[in-house]
Amino acid sequence: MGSMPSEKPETRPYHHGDLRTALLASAERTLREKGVASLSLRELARDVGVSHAAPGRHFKDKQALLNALAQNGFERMAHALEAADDPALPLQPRLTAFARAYLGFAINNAELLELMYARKHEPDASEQMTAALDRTVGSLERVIAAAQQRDEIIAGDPEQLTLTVGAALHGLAAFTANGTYAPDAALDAVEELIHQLLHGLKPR
Amino acid sequence: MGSMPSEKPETRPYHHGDLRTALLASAERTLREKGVASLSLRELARDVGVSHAAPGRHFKDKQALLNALAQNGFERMAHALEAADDPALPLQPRLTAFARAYLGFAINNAELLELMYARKHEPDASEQMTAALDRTVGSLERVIAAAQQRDEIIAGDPEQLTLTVGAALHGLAAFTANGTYAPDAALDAVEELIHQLLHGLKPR
DNA sequence: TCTGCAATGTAGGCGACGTCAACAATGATG
DNA sequence: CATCATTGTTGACGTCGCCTACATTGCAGA
Repeated sequence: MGSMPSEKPETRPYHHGDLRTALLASAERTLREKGVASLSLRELARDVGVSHAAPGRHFKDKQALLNALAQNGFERMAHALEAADDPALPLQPRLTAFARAYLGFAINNAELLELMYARKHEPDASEQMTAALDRTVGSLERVIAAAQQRDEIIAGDPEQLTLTVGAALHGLAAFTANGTYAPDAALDAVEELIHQLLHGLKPR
Repeated sequence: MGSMPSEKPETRPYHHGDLRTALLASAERTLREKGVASLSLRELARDVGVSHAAPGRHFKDKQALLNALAQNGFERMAHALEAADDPALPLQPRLTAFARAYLGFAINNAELLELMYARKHEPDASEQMTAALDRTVGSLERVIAAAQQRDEIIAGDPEQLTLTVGAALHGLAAFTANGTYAPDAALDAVEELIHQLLHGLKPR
């Protein structure tokens, strides 16, 4: 970096530069620390150092900002799940790793997850949102389908199988995110849960 | 309509009579119809026909009213689950009936369910709340324990088994409540889900 | 290079909200 | 019948989301 002429950090330029990104970052921080209930556009503007109406230039209304947060969350989650999936593994460890990744995301982003699954965007659904969602369930469906081809899992509608596994995972994540279950306890329970899903609860 | 002596619907007595109950009833109606986001104490007061500060006499703040709604919801849910459980049935139909009852409640009370599981009451947790919650998971745990005694289910920590089944049920309910899954589709999938839970996903 | 326009930020105001304090009506208890 | 806790009313305060009018800036075409 050469010699920046006249670097006065206090004298903000009239234009922020990347206000939209700054708002999203600050919003996610507040979301994590104080919850969605105490997240106001005006306070956000204060935190970032702009006027109370500035956010309106980048987000039509508050819901639009929340949608952007959710969207962002879905993308990060999809990425985390894909990164955690190792197609070389046999079914059980592969599923366990997948489950741990999902649960880990849920634990580290409890408030965000709530936002992601809030059915607020019925009107337009923002297509990008559902696309990102499909991408995550697609990840799981791929694991299931691969296992079916290897005869590691019973035949049948892959969608129904995905639903069963997905519901169990999401349920555990929800219990953890809402405080019913402690994070460590949930992580401890994952392996056993997967085992029970695969082998069933009835005696053989 | 007969001759009610001096029925002036406009002349309300100064005291409402049972404002607390009326507020809760109106609140639940609004909750169901317009969602928790558009539920304000002032509008509630207007609907019931009292001044904007009157609700404050019965609920310390808005959260207290929401807690009361959630509490009420838990009690109704616990009752519904207990009513739907027939201990005489063998495991599979018994679990299926239980699952249908839970799913039915979730479908008919989607917004309320969200309130019930919102981790907002961390401070005091209102003990009654957790008591009602314990009652519902107790219902399921009883089904599991009974099945174990009849050798219809594998041995092992009943709590872990309850977690697996409970997570699957709650996950499905959550998918339905937040619009990911259509109610009818979910109800159709219940039987198969229970079957897969009991028999496992691995080929035998 | 200059100019004009779209993008971006500011200032102020509107109505609604939750909450509080001060006051008024009521009805139960002695 | 008097007293007083309960319950409802009124008015106010600060915050919020959102809107409009205006200010500043950067960029594109002359």
